[in-house]
Amino acid sequence: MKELDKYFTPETAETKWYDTWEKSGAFTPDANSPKDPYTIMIPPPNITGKLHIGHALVNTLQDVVIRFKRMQGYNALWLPGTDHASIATEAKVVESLKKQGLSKEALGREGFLKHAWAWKEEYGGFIIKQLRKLGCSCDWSRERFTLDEGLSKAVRKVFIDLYNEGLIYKGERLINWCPCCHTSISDAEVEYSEEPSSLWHIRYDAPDKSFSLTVATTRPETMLGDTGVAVNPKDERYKNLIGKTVIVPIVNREIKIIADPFVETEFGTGAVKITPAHDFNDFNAGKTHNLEIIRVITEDGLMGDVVKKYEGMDILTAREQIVEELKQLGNLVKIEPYTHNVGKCYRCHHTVEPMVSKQWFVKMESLAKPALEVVKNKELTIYPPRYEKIYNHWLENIQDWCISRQLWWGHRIPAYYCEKCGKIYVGEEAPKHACACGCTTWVQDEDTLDTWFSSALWPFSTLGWPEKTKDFDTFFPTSTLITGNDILFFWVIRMVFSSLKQTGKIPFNKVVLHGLVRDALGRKMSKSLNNGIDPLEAIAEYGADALRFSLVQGLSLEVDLRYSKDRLDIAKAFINKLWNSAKFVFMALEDNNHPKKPETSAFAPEDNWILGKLDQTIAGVTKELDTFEFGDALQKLYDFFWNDYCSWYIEMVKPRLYDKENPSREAAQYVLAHGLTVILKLLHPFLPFVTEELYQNLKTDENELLITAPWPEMSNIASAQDSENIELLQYFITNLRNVRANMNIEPSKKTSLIFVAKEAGDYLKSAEPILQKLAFAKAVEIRANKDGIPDNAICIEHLKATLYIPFEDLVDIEAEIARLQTEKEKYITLIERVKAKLTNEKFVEKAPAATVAGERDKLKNYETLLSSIEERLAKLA
RNA sequence: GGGCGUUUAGCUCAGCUGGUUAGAGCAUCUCGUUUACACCGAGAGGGUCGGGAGUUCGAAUCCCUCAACGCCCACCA
Repeated sequence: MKELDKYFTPETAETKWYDTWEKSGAFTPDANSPKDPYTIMIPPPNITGKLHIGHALVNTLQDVVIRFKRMQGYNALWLPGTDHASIATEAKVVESLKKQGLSKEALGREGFLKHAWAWKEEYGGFIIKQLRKLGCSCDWSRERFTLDEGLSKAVRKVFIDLYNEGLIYKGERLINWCPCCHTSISDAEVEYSEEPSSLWHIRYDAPDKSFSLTVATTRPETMLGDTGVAVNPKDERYKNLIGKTVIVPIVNREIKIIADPFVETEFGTGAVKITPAHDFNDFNAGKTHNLEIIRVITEDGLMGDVVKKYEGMDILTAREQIVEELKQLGNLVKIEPYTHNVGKCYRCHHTVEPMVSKQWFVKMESLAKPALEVVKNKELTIYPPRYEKIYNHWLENIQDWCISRQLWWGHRIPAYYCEKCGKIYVGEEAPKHACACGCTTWVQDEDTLDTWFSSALWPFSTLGWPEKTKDFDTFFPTSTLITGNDILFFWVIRMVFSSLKQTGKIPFNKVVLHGLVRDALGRKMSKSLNNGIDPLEAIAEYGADALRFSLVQGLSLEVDLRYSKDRLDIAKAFINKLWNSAKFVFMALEDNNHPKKPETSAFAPEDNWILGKLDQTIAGVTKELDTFEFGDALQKLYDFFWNDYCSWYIEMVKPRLYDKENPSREAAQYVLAHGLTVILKLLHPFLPFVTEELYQNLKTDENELLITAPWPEMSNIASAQDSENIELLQYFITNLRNVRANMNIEPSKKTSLIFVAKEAGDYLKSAEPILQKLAFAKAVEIRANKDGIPDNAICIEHLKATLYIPFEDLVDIEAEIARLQTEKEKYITLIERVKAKLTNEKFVEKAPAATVAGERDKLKNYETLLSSIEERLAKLA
């Protein structure tokens, strides 16, 4: 067995093992394998992205699960890939063109797309390379990109089928327009933020000035497009005005006063100006009341040509000038400060303009129902479960989905228009036939589809659907989707209804949603705050294992993760501890590389004890991982490894190891090696590199890799008697150390230990070598009673035994009295508490009998210990 | 406006269906170069479990209410 270096060096292990794993085929499952499949589809990162800490988290979690399942013997597939990210990529490409003095318009569609593909080739693989550094065991042979031919074909098929079924339609509706990205976006892509603004009160006069009416608005500039004023039909103030007309100042348009119940009488003046072209409520009201739609804002987010002098002006300037003009006209009644919610584009954060526009939509109602059903009937499970409510609420209130984008980078809509009459044809390619009007020229729709339209098909389009493929048969539906809770609406829900519609099946059995990674103060990590942690720097400095550990330790899916660099230090310390414990084990095995499992009778109590703890750990970690309690799984491993295995077991077993003649030495070697093997296996999903590196020194089969080694099974060797004895031993050792530390007794001062014990005596005597090592013992003596023990011995009480430590002249009597006094008070308090319960008749009457009996036992035990302490005190005094 | 979540030691979090002397890691302090590890070991201090009220023999745990923080949805112009 080779001797390990002083420290683990991540860099060399990382490249070595990643290459070995990949070459071994461990990442690449065979679709023909008889093993049960376990499939995870990566949430495809954008090609524009660089790996950030959030990616590091979500991909670590996926890797933990896929490695766990692979070791459990599943035919594990983690399919990787990237998303073309239409808006983000197009913006990046436009930006890079600008630097070269080029523009989208000048290049034209084809020229632009050439540049975009070139950009993708150059930068699109960044994240994928970075995932390898993290240790992600993805099947790179199945890597996909949302604009691949196969996936694009799936997109076209879905579009065409939904269109033919009437579930996709084109219509003029009010949509969210981002003037910066220069495209429509869906409702889900708008984020609202509160901003201080004003509420302007503007007076609209009757044509003959016989009356007037004041409206309140947050958007005075849209008045140029007003085609009505609405009041609540029940509003007494305005009842007699309904049906009459007023004049819009500046444009001098005569508009009708209409009654609509959506108007809140309490808000503002109770009268609302109606701009159907630029407001969702107004659009609806305009429809009901047949109002004209006048667009006043252009696609560039500037004022249109309704009023010449404002044409081309940006909105805020126009707002100021229009307010000024109203003031001069005498129509401005007042300005109130007001906070209102402004919609922003989730990509570029530019203010979104509601705008009437002709776009393609997916009809949601019939698609939403089955998606609600599968969660309700538990076919699809969401972790943590509280997200079910959010999922349901969103689907129950869903609006039609605007899917067309005025972009070039993406899946072009497979719709064609007759050049002459505009008739729509939807199909794989332009029709060969003439239009009914006789024209033979068909022009394809200029727009592309929402990126999320293609990602919605990701779980099946990546497996070759709509073709009938072996991969699809084997790996679909997928097992678990792990992603951030921020894309529940964008992506998760859309995959569910798309999959149900297209394949008739759920896309995955389980969805695991995690929170956001925040900084130590709970703030979002952002460029402007410069509080981000670059995962690649973390890997360079601490290693991929440490980064992974730091992300999973203490992780709870319920809340956002507060992340700071100390997590990396803790991770590093843990890995170092693991490394060193292995170093110790290898040394201990030097002359016996692969100790055989001994007869059960050869195991010492501490062996059985640690094997029992090991079983609990195997069961616990497996259970936690199966329910995606990643933080708890790692915590259980941490505690077992550091406390039970290192601090207790290794220390207890040292005397046996150092004594080459000891008949139970081989048993100790076996348990040590077996324990470490199991620890490495359980830790492997979290810390793949260091565990693989160490496992290579322990494995018995030369060709075996930890990545594909079987998940550990319980040994069921534990015995209750041994566990009790070890716990008793630990009790005395801990208390003894405590006493000595408080009395400042040097470690070199060894003492005799005298136990007055009945049944436990045999065991305590047999533990003499351990007590010498861990309890500063010269010798251990067992007596049947306390006769002859010096009065000034220190005494540690336990119900099963009492430990006396004759310190001779070392003992500080005062200190010992003080200690016993504290002990005495502790037991007095405990006794009072228990007595209070037991003298409460209602407690005795109503509490379960076992609880009452338990309290009675406690009382008896406390009293025994107390009287013994009192006796000692009396002697010392 | 509606909904959800969080609030336990200085910090990060465990404490599941009510009965434990309320736990862990980090940080702090004391002691220690014991042949795996000072990225270590041993030990200590530190919490009336956000406030209030309630149910119960018994509440960190259940109900109500309030507060702070965070998130989501709605959009009253």
